Amino acid sequence: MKTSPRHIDREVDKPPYIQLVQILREKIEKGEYLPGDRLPSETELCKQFKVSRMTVRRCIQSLLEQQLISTIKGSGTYVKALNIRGGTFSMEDFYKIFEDQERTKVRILEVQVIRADAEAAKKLRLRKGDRTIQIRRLLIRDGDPIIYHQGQLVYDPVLRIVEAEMEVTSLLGLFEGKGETMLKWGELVIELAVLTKEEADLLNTLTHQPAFQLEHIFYDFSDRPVSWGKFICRGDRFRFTTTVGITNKRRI
Amino acid sequence: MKTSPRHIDREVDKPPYIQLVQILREKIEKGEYLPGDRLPSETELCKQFKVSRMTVRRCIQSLLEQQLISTIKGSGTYVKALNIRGGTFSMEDFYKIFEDQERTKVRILEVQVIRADAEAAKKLRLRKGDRTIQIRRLLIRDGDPIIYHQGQLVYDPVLRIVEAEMEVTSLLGLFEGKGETMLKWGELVIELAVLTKEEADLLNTLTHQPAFQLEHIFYDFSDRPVSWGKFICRGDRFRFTTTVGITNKRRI
DNA sequence: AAGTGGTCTAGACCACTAT
DNA sequence: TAGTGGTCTAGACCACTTT
Repeated sequence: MKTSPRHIDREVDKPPYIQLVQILREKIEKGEYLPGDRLPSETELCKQFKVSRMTVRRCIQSLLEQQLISTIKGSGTYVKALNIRGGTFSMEDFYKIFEDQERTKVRILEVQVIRADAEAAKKLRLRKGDRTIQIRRLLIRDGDPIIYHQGQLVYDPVLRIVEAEMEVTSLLGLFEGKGETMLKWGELVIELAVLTKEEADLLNTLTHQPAFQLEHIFYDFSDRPVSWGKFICRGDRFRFTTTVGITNKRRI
Repeated sequence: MKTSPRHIDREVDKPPYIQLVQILREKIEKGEYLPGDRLPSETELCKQFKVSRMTVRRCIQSLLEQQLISTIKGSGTYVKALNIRGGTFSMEDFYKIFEDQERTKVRILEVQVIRADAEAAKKLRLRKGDRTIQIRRLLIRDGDPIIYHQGQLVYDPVLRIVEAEMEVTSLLGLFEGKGETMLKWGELVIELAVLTKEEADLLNTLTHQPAFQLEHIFYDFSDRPVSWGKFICRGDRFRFTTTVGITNKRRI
């Protein structure tokens, strides 16, 4: 393991505060500072590395975001101990399936106007029997169906065209986050489910197999729900991973 | 809906940069700035709100962390569109089960020294047949067993005592992240599984029921694996939730 | 009382984007 | 070329913790 640099190099094309982050990170990774230890104070770091207070504070800010340290006002800056709670599972894992469009195809099974049942009415804040647009589709990966998606949109002459088009075409709009959208926010819930016969048939597997069920509701800028649905994902094709504590991988 | 304040109040006991965050946040929430829109430049904001550049930049930094905006050097600061990829599911949801110790009990089923099989040897980087300490326990919520945990620790005279004690006592050490720990980092994987007969019996439910399986490996400061195991969680008792886009809830 | 992190100011230079 | 965000400096005052 090579020794860490002990000073800031102002010739190199890398901001001093980032160099400082790397220096301190490395010391923490190597165990030079252990969990619970106090780091040098900000004024000390200023002197040691010959940088201004703001530069030190930006470095500290970065380490805070990486969950490597915590600060106590009036006391000091301390190295954090590992804790599982900090772990987060990203939708990124889920998104990877959609990433290369070569291998992933979307097959539309059905688009139709249907009346909201009790559940749909509640989720979309409609009255039972109100019209909705239902979309059912299948995501196929290398020829295997792995996700079944069923979505319902409020039937609103104004919203319909944009919304429906965005959702129908490729599903990618929801993941990209580029350009304009009329959706303001959404709620996602991951639960476990067992496949119904219909779902199992569509996904080319057996009834009662376990599956991830990702339910989603999206709201517009009036905070009205406009879209509700669920992704049913074959359990044997998905996993969520994360790392906690002091790793060489960057997080956040 | 009440109108947002249009200026910084220096009398009130709230830092100007936080006030500025709230002002801009509210404008974005209300749709005054829509996804894709450019916010006023930093110098404009300085003039408008009579604060220094650093104060404005700290506000911008906060909005960036909240994933509400993105910046393009030389161009401007823009409101982000909703995208699912930003969504993260926190272990916090999982942790809640452990939170109030009144309702949650840990029952140790077994602690014993066993020889590593092929899988354990691989995960813990031991040789097959090396000694490990196995711990099996049950988490009981309001009288119902809901999580079965099985863990294996490397049998190391130096590590043993601390490690075993920490893990055995309450499991809470892993979640708290307070004080010192000899664990540097860990990997967590959530997958789906169906209950084996043994697991189903322990969890007081039926074979072939679906379950969340949370596998974990923890490493010490020499990056050697010291602990490996899995939590088997009754699928009907767990869910992970998150929100994406522009919400009134704070994230990160 | 001394030291710590939290906040703020008023400047400055740079690389980049838009026109 | 003018405007933008990214970086940095050298000060300052505050509330808080530690001794």
